[in-house]
Amino acid sequence: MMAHPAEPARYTGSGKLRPEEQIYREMLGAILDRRLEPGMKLVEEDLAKTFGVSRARIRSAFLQLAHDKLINLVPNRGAFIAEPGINEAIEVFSARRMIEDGVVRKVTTHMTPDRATQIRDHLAAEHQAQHDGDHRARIILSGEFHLLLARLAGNLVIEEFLERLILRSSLIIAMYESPLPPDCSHDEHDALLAALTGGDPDAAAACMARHLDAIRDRLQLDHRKPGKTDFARIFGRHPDKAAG
Amino acid sequence: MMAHPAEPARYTGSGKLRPEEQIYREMLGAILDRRLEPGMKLVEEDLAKTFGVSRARIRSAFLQLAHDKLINLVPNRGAFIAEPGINEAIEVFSARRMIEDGVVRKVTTHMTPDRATQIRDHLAAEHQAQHDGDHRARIILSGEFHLLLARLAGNLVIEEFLERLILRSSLIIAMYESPLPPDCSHDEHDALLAALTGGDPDAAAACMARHLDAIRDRLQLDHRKPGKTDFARIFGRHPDKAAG
DNA sequence: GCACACAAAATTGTCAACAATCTACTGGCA
DNA sequence: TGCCAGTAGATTGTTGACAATTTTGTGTGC
Repeated sequence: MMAHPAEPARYTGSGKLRPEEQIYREMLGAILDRRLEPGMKLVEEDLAKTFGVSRARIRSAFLQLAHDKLINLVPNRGAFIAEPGINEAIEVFSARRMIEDGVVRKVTTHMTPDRATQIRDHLAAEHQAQHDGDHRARIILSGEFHLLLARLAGNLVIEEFLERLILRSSLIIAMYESPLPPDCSHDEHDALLAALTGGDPDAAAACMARHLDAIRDRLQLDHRKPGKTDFARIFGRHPDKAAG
Repeated sequence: MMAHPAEPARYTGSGKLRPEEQIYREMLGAILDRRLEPGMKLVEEDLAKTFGVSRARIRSAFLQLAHDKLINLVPNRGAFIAEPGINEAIEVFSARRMIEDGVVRKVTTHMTPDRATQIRDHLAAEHQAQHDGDHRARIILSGEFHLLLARLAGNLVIEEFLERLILRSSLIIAMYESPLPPDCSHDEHDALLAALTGGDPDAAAACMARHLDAIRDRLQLDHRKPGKTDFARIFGRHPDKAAG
């Protein structure tokens, strides 16, 4: 009769627990890798056959992805990979600035040797990926750096929100990144570590603000990468304002 | 062949568009009014019969509520009204401090006469509710005040997140509010208006921080209101550490 | 009397068929 | 030819029945 909330059993392991979680992750990876391109339609039955599951499972995964704003669910029309516009991109990074400002302040004022080590270990992994030329790992680790800080801030609410925001950022970056990314993110992360352990919250917050602005400014928000199905851009025409 | 994202058709009107949205709102209201008490189990079929819809609809509403952290979805066990603990309460208000700090700064620096009027109009409604002794309207309007500020900050990402956070806050307040709430929230909102139009972002941010801390401190986090089904508290015993 | 195993009931999870909707195509008409 | 209505196909939305699981109830042995 008493409610036992218990934990929602969210095994994040790569194992085969919860098929729909597995599907969610596969699709997530495909979207962030641009194997599924922005605007592309996702047909339920095709995916169901591909993954060997029922349509209901696909639908459930859609709900999660839509919740993360990685796909658009249009009633009676279906699911489409999200196409965040310039405005949305700016708002996402603006939101991150607001939130991560508070995060770095908290982390800075509550820094401990153990936490500093955690950050340093993570940076080492980032450098390794950079050295190996592993582009995908670099992007993932780069996002997880920010997530680590949120975790260190000790606020689960913020952590969960930032996790979603980072996914959205990843899609935006995938859409708008410049062809030859200098991607000095790891350098900026180094600078952040210095600021975080420096003990000055204002300085750390400023450093994070600069970092996020830098990521945003490295984007080419007026030149989104054309996808294979993006005929409008491929042929240099816009379907709306088309003219001989 | 091209995707038309379109809008997700979120009619917020009280009409009968989208039955599951209607059900979501009904349950939401019941939870925040404590007609559905924290810890209470929600049986799908009972609700389905009550609302005259299929179980699937109820299930869909559950998903939204779980997403807002207003209910817990436990696999194979069912749905339970959330029981945010002390820790969670603190984290929610801490998160709001971080976010609304940025919000009020942005609103302050971009204040216009029109926006000030919008805020003033809202405060008038709050005072009216206070005068009428309409407790429910006061709580709702009090939350919407913060949401208005988020909207004025012009960031949809933040706005949506804060909306959910305010719902969570409402549940927490319903659980832990002191029996005789002085609830001078509207006075504090008056002070906020002054700070927001004062042009000093730091002052406005400090004012908001004080306000949120005050809300939190008015809670009796060590004395949650017992529900009808909360036997542990009713009988002054804890099921875990039970002893003759 | 208590603990355990077993059975019955209640509840949630899943799926596959059917209905509703949208898209693409065909053919007729001006 | 170009436009529009009507139709066939493809896709999404919904439901009800069935399977799996948990909870409750019962009885037996110690």
